[in-house]
Amino acid sequence: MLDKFNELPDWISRGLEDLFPHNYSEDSDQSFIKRLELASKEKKPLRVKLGIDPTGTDIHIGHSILFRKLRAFQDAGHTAVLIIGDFTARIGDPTGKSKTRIQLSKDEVESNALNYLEQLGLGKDPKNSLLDFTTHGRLEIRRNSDWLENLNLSKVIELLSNSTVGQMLAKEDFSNRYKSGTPISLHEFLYPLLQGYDSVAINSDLELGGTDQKFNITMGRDLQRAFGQKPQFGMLLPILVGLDGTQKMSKSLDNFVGINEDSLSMYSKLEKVPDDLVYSYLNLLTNENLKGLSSNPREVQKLMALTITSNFNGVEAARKAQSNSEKLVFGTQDLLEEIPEASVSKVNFPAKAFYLVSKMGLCSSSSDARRQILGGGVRIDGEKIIDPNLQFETPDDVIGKIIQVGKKKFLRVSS
RNA sequence: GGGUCGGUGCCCGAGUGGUUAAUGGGGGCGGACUGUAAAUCCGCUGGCUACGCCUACGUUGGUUCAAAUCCAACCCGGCCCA
Repeated sequence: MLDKFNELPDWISRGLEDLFPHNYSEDSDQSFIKRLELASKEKKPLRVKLGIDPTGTDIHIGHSILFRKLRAFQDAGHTAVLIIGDFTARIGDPTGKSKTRIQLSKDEVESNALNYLEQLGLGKDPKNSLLDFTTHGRLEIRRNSDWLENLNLSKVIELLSNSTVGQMLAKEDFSNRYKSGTPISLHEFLYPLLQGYDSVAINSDLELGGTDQKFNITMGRDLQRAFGQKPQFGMLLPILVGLDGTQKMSKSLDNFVGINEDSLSMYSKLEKVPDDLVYSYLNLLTNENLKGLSSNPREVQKLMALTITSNFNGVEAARKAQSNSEKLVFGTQDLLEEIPEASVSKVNFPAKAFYLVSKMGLCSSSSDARRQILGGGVRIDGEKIIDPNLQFETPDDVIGKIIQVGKKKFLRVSS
């Protein structure tokens, strides 16, 4: 991608957006390649920090860019230090936020954290998971409440003295909010300092983060220096653009692909990302060779969707998803190899069509179902239905049939 | 703490006593088209097994036959002052 990372091995430089400091000197504090050499000479693996704030419950493929890189370091013999920001999650990272984040309770944070770890591969074979949880010495999981919970005020003041209001306001997110008059709570200023202090607490050699993390990672360097440690390197990876093609992928914008989505839903989302995203998805989320790709954009798009889907769900499931997706689009869903089934047990009969469709979970409300039917978006066994009040007297009238809303949502009714 | 302006449906934003789930835009969803898409065109966009019934314009009360629109208190935010 960028020539300036040429001297780095491909597993490091692929998809890399920035690495700092990045000099060509012989100094292992300035040149990452020298630092790597030193590590292997001393047989002392690097401590590679990646922090996650357990705020949501689902990891999406945008996050996976960072984990893939972290995994690459694990596979090269280094130690991944995964920091669960169970304390900082309760403050909320102001990065990229246009408003103050809602603070979470301790219990919410804890259950989110567990959920994250499972999605990352806790208890799974490393071959099929994002991170290697099993190989000895390759993973350390730390919770930052361990050292942040009991920070006393004098320590906090010491931390605060490392930064200035000017620095904080220079940070893009804060300055935007400040200029536009959106409130900034004082505690949000603490976030970058606490994240930086994490680096001190775990003695980090390298921190991974999205490009929006430059400020926070730099803060870690400053603090490590202040506490007499070797400052860490910072490695920035791009923020994945979401399915809408413009904004960053995020759950709240609903433009994401979750890593534990079923293969069909993952594939069908990916196969229709805007054309100009396809290359970056391939670059950041797969190991495909980017040279010699087909000149047909649709073919490349399918390759991308197939490859990513198989990364998370296995090759076979991905193939099946691809063929199913094609059948769906051409309206031949009755040829599908697998159709999700859903029980009518929650439905009370006699049932009108709109009620049935809503109760089966295909629409968000019965009013919505009514609208979808009126709008011509609902089919039963391939037949378009037009009357929302069409009545089914008994479960037997619908069991075994395929109900479809739009092109993507469908299921077979079971008892 | 004082002054002042403001809080409307997913978001932005009209409306300022009286058919009305509340103009318009964005987004989203559905339909047509297509390389699945994108662009374009059309429809929909509070809830409820519904030709009716609920709940909605920061919160709570009040004035009215009638309020998102008037009044009061409270909560939250911007700006200015301290």
